[in-house]
This record gives sequence, structure tokens and C-alpha cells, in this order.
Amino acid sequence: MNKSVGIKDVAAAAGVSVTTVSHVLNDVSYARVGAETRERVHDAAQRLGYGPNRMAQALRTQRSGMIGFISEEIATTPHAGRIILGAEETARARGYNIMIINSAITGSQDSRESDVADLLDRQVDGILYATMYHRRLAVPKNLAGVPAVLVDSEDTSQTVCSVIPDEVRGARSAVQTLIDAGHSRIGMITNTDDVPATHSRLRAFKEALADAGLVFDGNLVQTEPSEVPGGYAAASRLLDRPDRPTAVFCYNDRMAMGAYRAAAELGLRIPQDVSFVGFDNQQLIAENLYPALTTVALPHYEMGAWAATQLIDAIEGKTDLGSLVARPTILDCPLVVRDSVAPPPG
Amino acid sequence: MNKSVGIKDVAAAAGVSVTTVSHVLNDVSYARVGAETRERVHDAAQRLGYGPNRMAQALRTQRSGMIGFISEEIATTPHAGRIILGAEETARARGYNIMIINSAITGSQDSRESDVADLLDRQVDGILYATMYHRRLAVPKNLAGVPAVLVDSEDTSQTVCSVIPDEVRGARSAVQTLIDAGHSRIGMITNTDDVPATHSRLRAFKEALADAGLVFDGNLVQTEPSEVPGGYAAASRLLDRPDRPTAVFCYNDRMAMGAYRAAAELGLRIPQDVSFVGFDNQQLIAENLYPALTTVALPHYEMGAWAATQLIDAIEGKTDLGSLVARPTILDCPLVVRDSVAPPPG
DNA sequence: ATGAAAGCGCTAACAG
DNA sequence: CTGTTAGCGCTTTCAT
Repeated sequence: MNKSVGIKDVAAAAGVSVTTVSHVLNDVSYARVGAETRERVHDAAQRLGYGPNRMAQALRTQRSGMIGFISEEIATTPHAGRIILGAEETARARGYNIMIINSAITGSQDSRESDVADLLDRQVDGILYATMYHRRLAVPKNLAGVPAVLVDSEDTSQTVCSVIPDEVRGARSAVQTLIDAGHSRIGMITNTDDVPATHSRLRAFKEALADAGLVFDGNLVQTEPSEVPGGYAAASRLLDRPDRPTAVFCYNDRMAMGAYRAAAELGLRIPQDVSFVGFDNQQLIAENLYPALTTVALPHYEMGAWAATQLIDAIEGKTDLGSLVARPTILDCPLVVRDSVAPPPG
Repeated sequence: MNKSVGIKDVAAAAGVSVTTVSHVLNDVSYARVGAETRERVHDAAQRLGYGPNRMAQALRTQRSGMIGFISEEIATTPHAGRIILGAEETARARGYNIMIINSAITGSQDSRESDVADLLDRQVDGILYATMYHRRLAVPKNLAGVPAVLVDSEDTSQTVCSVIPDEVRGARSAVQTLIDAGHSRIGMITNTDDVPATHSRLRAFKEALADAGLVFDGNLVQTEPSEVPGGYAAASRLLDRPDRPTAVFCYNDRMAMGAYRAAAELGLRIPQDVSFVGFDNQQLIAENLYPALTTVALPHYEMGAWAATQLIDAIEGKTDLGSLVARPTILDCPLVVRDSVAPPPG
């Protein structure tokens, strides 16, 4: 059907040996081939539509040029796509391809190991392991010894390199944008999950307040599950107070969506009466709420790209991942300014 | 590091030849091996943690067990993830893995061909080609002759097998649910894109009305770009009429989101004063609007799974894709009932 | 400056 | 019932 043309066909067509073909096509440095021969080879290859059989190449060189990508619940979050995209584009630019495997987030440790084993049988040169949200993770044992990097998660055993978002700086810039707009009574809607983001964002909230010389009022932080109904409930409590805050930092965009409804029901206009800022930059929500939500973007694409770059550098011996395992690499979360922030009323 | 254990290590450990190992591990039918030997081989393989080198295997058998997956803009839509998931899970269950490539939707025909070529060099056994929304497509020339199936798009040259959603039946069930609730003045918000979905959904709207003996009123269909602001604008016009419809079928969930705002601004309650039904089942929106939006789901997972199944069947010679190219296979779009539909007021 | 040949890890005739 | 051996398509050492 397709590639019936092999290196020997090219050799025959160019009237040279396969060695020569291999040499010129791979630009082997030490082998010296006549300029005219070079051209003949390139021509023949071109004409026949030759492309090397990457499996044969891999078998011989012990380098598959494939990167395994394990993603938890590929589908559930639109974010996962950005990580894959970052990794794929980066890898491809360097001649690598991505082999993708979905891993159920509910899967057992055994099933995770067999995901890795699958990829290893495929002779991938390295593995990217992405989680659907930032958290700490016990990596499959058989990942040890394989070039690997974790994306959006940290290894509990500190044995594999990882890249995560800078939750604290991101959250601080979110709160700062509220402070800069002139707010001094600022509330926060936080969530109930025991994940790094919860702690980091809350801590950043307090720090930003403190740095601005504002007092932290525990009554102005309301906790609920991190979904739209939770945001609605938390915001309702916050905005119904006589001394309601004039601005609210929401744990994420989904909670902000709920907060919008709470504000609407109380007859509060956004941003004239109350300002909001979210986190995550879930485009579908942030762009489409009215008014559009100012929020903080998670660097999914960048994490994917960074991870792929490091992994490939390690595979090619340009880097030692070992030097990076000590603590996760942290990537910036930029503020995305839209229309939900204004100076406080009055 | 990883798989330094090969078939000959197993052979040595089990005290048999590599042939025997290959035979028992692959359950070769014709080769007859003693039960006790079988066990020894399995034991040894187990003990050494042997897994076959899939590249060597592929090189030898001319079957890579890899499926190439080309996806336009993997990241942009959450939907793409569901297609990948359907394909990946199905493929994996049958011993195949997915090699993924992102193809810019803006890419040239040449770049598409090189995407395919890349995969072909990798010796994939077949290719799945997914678009980010249902449309007609000129497939790369070099896809001809390769087992392939298109997901969510149709081949303009009718030469490759494809699977698409049943827009018409989906839209009809959306409209029907409005009719069943007792509505007789039903409006539609449609869009400006010249894509199959636009035409199918509008046609279905008219057919459903006709079948129910309701008259079609051109004033009750408003056209705008298929995003939230468009939905807002179209719905505003529709609901501001003295003879406003009591129910509205929205081209998609994003437009429905805009329509919700239009209703709110006019002081209309959903669903008491006006019912809405959307299309696409974009969970982030449909589940989180208030009230939650009744809509029609696109069978992304199912299309991915169906495509992978057919492709693998074809690869394994169980099916001839040729028999399916004549027209696309159409998969059902189920109605997802939530809270945005009620009987008309009064 | 170019070619012959070995061998990557595996499967599948073919021999015994 | 089990073992020998020839490649799959390529890279690379070593000869020429």
C-alpha cells in the first residue's frame, strides 16, 4: 500500500550503496561523500517519496523518537488539551511523536504501572505524565529509571522531575488587581478540596492583603465545594452581609460563575457594585460571562512545552533531569484582564 | 534501564529455544507445546518481567499495532478530548496504541499531507482523522490506500469512510421536547456559518413544526454568529416582540447562554416564562447555567469508539471499509434533559 | 570517497 | 513436540 520504498530502492535508483544513502540522508558527519553523489541520492529519495521506516531505525539505534504521554481523564477538562498541544508541538519540532494513553483517575496503582509498562514495551524514549489538576502524586514504580517528567503534579517521593503552576504569584496578582482598583474590603470564595491550589490561593490572598496593609477578616472568606453551586452559595452569604465586600476573589472560574448569579439575585451590578476575579481562565466561562471575567490563566500549554523540552533534552543527553527533581519547576500564571473589575462604589 | 530482558533471556531461563517462547507467548495455534513447557515459559517471562519489544515485533510482522490520530486543534474544544478518549479506550482494549498529531486548522493542504506522511513513516496501521466540528473536508491525497476513517467530517471526494452525528434527529428531538411540553409558538436562534449543522438543525426545526401541524413563522427565526453575544442579540430580538415565542430552540449551547441573559434582562423567567433548549451539551455551560440547560449531546466518545472499531476491523481484515465510504455513518445525538423546559405560561 | 556485512529483537518457515 | 535460521529495514564498523 504505502511505503514499499526502502533505502535499498533509493540506493538502486541512485546507483550507490545503502550505506551511502544512509550517510547522506542522515548527514553523517564523519562519512565523506561526493557532492554530486549527495545530490543523486537526494534526488532519488525525493523522486521515490522515500521516508525512513522509523521502526527499523529505532530498532537499530535503540531510539524510537517516541514520547509516551499518560494523561488522566483526557476528556474531562479542556485544559488537558492544552498540555497535550504544548507537548506535541514541541516534540514534533524536534522530530519526536507523542503516543498517548488515557489513565482513569480512579485507576489502581497497578493499572498505572501497566500504563507505563505499555509505553515501555513500545520503546518510548521517555514519558510525560500529566494529571488533570495540580496535586501530589505517588508515581508508578516502574517510572523510575526512565526519563520522565510530571506535568501539573508533584511527586510525593521527590524522585521525578515536575512542573507546576505558580499558584501563589497568580493568586497574588489576582488580589492585587483588586487592591489596585481601590478595594479595601475584599472577600474570598474558597473551596473544600485538600489540594495544593486551595492552600496556595488562600495563602496568597492573605499575603496580598497584609502587604497592602489591609486587615484580614475571616468572615469575608466563605468555603464551599469548587463548583458553580458552591460559588453561588458562598457568594450569597458574602454579599448578603450589611458590611459586604466590594470585591471578591473566587477560587476558580466556576465558582465565579455561581457568584455572578448570587450578585444578580441581590441586585448588584458587576463591576459597578461588586468586582470579581477568578482563577483558571476557563475560556468558555470567563469569556462568556457578562461582564467577561478577569481571571488568572494556568500555563497548561507552557507546562506541556516545558516538560517536552526538558524530557527531550534529557533523552538526548543535553540535560540531567536529576538536577531538577529536588523541587518542582514553577511556571507563571498570568492575569487575564477582562471586565469584571472596577473601583469600589461610592 | 528498562527492558533489557529479551526473548532469548526468557528462553535461557526456561531452558527452551526462542521459538518455543515465541510460540507460547503468542499462543500460536499450529505450534504444539507441552503443557509443562508452557508453564515454564510463562513463569520465566513473568519472573523476568518480560514484555515483547513492540518495535522488533512490528518490524518483523509488518504490523505496528499503532493507530495514527490526526486532530485539528486538539486543544480548542473540550469535545476533541472525548473523541480521543473513545478512540484510545477502544484501541487499547484491542491491543493498539494511539499516536497523536495536532494539525492546525489553518494548515495548508501540504502540511496535512506531511502530517499523514509522518504517521506513515511511523508505520501506523491506520489513521483516524478528526475535525473539530462537523464539516466537509478535502482529505490529504496520501491518505488514499491507507486504512482510515474520518471522525466528525465527511470526505468531499467520498473516498474515505466517515462517521458523523445525526444532526437532524438530534435537532428534531430538541424541538419535539418543546412541542411535547405544549408549546406552539416556538422560535429558533440559528447561526451564520455555512456548515452542515446549520442547515440540518434548521431543517429539522421546520420539519418538526410541520409534523406537529404548527405553522412556520420566519419572524421567529433569528440569525447571528454562533457565539454567546450572537445568542444574546438574536434572543433579544425574539423575546422583545409582542407576540414572542414561549420557547426557543438554540443552535448551540453558547448561543443559549446568550439567550439566558437576554431573557433575564427582559425579566423573563426560565422556564416559567420561556423555555430553551440548546445543542452540543457543552457540559461546562449546560450544567452550570441556571436553570441547567436541556440540550442535545453530540456523540463524540461514540464516534471515536466507532471509528477505532471500524479501523481496527479493517486492519485485521474483518471488515472492508470500502463498503462504508458511500455515505457517512450517522450516530445518534441523545437529548439531555435538564431544567430549561416547562409548559408555556398561562 | 564508497561498499559489505553484521546485527537491533522478534516471528515464522522449515527441520528434526 | 521443539530447535535452527532467515530475514523485517535500517545504521555503523570496518574494509577497500
